[in-house]
Amino acid sequence: MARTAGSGTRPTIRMVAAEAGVSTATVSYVMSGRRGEGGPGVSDITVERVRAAAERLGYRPNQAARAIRTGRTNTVILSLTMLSDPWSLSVIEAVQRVAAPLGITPMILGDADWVKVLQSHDADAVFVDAVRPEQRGALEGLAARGTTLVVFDEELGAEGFDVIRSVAGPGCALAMQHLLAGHRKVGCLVPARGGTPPAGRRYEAYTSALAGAGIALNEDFVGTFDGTTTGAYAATMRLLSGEDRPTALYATSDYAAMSAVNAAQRLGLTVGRDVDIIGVGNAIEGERMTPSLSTVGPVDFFERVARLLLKRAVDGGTREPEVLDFPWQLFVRESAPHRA
Amino acid sequence: MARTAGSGTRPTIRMVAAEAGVSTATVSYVMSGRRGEGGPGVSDITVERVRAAAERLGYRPNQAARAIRTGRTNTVILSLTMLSDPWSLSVIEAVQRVAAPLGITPMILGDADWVKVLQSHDADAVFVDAVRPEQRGALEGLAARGTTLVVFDEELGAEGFDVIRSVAGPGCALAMQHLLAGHRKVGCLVPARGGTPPAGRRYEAYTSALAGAGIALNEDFVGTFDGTTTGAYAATMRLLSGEDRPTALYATSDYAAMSAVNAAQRLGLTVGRDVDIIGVGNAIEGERMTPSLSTVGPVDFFERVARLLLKRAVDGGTREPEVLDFPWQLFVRESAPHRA
DNA sequence: CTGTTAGCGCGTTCAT
DNA sequence: ATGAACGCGCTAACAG
Repeated sequence: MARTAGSGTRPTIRMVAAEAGVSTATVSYVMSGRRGEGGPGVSDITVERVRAAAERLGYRPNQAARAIRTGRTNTVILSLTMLSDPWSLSVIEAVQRVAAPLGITPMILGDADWVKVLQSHDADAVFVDAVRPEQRGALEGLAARGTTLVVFDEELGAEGFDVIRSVAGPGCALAMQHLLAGHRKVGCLVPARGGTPPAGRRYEAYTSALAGAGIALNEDFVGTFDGTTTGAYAATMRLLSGEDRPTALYATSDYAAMSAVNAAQRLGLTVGRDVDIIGVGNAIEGERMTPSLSTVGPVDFFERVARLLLKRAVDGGTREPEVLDFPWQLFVRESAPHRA
Repeated sequence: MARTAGSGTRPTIRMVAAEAGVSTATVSYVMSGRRGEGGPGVSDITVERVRAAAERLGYRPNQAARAIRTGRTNTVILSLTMLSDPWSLSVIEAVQRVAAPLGITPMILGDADWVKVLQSHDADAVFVDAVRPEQRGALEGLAARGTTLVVFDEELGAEGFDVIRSVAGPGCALAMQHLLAGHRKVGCLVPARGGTPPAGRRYEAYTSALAGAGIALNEDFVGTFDGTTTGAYAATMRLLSGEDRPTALYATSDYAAMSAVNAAQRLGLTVGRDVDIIGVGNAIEGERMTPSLSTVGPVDFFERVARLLLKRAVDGGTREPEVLDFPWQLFVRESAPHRA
């Protein structure tokens, strides 16, 4: 790399010190805004001279060098394995919002092989959204060697790091109970890979709630789709176009539910009157649409995850690790109102 | 931070040196694999001892410290302003694929305020996907101070950094010419925000191509939607359900075109026979779907961008900056075949 | 109260 | 194969 002075080189603290006619220590105090509190004072006039010199040279402290000395990178890493999922985007958005005023930069790692990266690259805190079984050992190794971790997982315990837990099952049961209070013909929208029968906790909540209410499973009321919003739209069209159509729909995700609302409206049905639709996940967009989406999900999930992550980043992970449970609630809104 | 030895501390090169009974220099040579070539030789037995010691302690070189000395971070930063766009995901995917074998980690910056971040955080190369006018000055400042930049922009010149240019206009004209060779009733799918008329180069290509062919613009053939794939699906349903329907559709993006294909099939039409559909952008998925999607776009765009970025990362930006033009081509596939 | 000196903490690298 | 200097910015201890 070009280490010779001149263009193509980043200005260093020494260049600023020379330019301002002071020592590097003084520049450091000015740039980090630590004059006064504990450290030595710097006169206003010197501060101004240093600021001006830094400005002229376009100087910015080198974060890598700062990190070596202070042990803080002013960075959090978000390891997200499904970047295309709106869930990931919500995490990013919330973390950015909370991190910005703290002067902390969120960096996103879209790599399935995050273990290796985290072993070499430091951050004040790391959020991990999925742990494969073979990665568990490495995770504990990272925690033991000082990496501050916040892990999203339904099964791990707090073994040196925080665990965020958000179990869908009971919440989904709430959603079904809500629909079954006023309906007997309840359909389901569920993603399924090419021909295989639907599965997963969110779907099990559907079948077992029907069974609990003494209603036989009607396969014509189960709309499987390819996981895309367009697929959910088309599946809803099929479900609601029939003669003996369901009067309520349970969608296993809010994004499927939103597409279902669009499809129902396209068919001339008034959602919340002619047909009730409920989603799963409590995505933010559901609250803002018309009609607003009834759903189940954790409360303030992304906001609270972001705040925990940044608290850990600022603390330096000195606290005892916790298991944070996010209990799911029922949000009754316009798309599936109360039916006494 | 916990600087005292024991758990919660990362092992350092000095600990490994002590454990192996050698100097830190030797450990450094072993870990960076530089023994022999130019550097001093290290005996095989010593290499083995060092490797074992590093393994026992779980040592990984601290990339931040390494960066200070070498000026290389083994990191590239991708500044992406629209993470929800499939275009961004394609960039990420291509860069990850090219970077992995080089031992370089891509970090994603999903922040609109990337300028500040890049002023403090170093990377071997940075990809920037959008430059707002007020950011241009800062961009040149970054380049002048040694940041290796690859910028995606249609207007900027190469002023200290590489510019990737991919101008849509002429390519979209090709798409329209292709359809107009066999059709006179050509519809258009274009996103438009709440009530405002459609705009943009991709739409202008539609209107001016019609004008050039002496065909009056039929507003019933223009399907505006909200930018989502579901919206595109619904808009296509409207366009193709009418009595006097278009026989060909020009979609201003491949994602809209894919939804349009789904909708047409849902209506019982055979795409490529009953109705021709062409997209814009040359997204990879279009090639893999059935029927394969005719489209216009640059060739191997993401792959070539990734390779340029990583070449720059490895070179250290010592080459002359270039303006890379990605000319658009017509890809005639099944969804809109040739009509003699 | 103001500012400087002299280290520190990394991994790398050159002369020995 | 090594000791010591090096490249950063930070900061405890010191001098004016």
